[in-house]
Amino acid sequence: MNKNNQESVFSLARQIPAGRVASYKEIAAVLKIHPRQAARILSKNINHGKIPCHRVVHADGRIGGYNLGVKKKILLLEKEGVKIINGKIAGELFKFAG
DNA sequence: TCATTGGCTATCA
DNA sequence: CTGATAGCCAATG
Repeated sequence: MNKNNQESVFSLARQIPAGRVASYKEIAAVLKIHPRQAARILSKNINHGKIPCHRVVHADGRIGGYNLGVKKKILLLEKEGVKIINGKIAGELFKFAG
């Protein structure tokens, strides 16, 4: 029931622990929606302090985009402890319910 | 392996 | 319909 995909996306995003990153595709897969929708929802709803949107990246491990700027995103991730090499996430991505 | 291109997808102006 | 966007995938060179 995708009555409120937005809430679901935020809910999942909040499940991402610090020092980890999830991919849009993962969120999209869990909610049975398309990656575009997940990305769009996150981009359209900047809930800083509540939703760690900066912990969501591409399925390939690339950073992707950020409403405040990709640079900010990278800085935040590195601050959290995420290793970024050549603009890509070093290591595996976080997974939901699994 | 990497970069580019084209197609797919959903939403909005 | 066209163009744009916080994406993804397959094919090509």
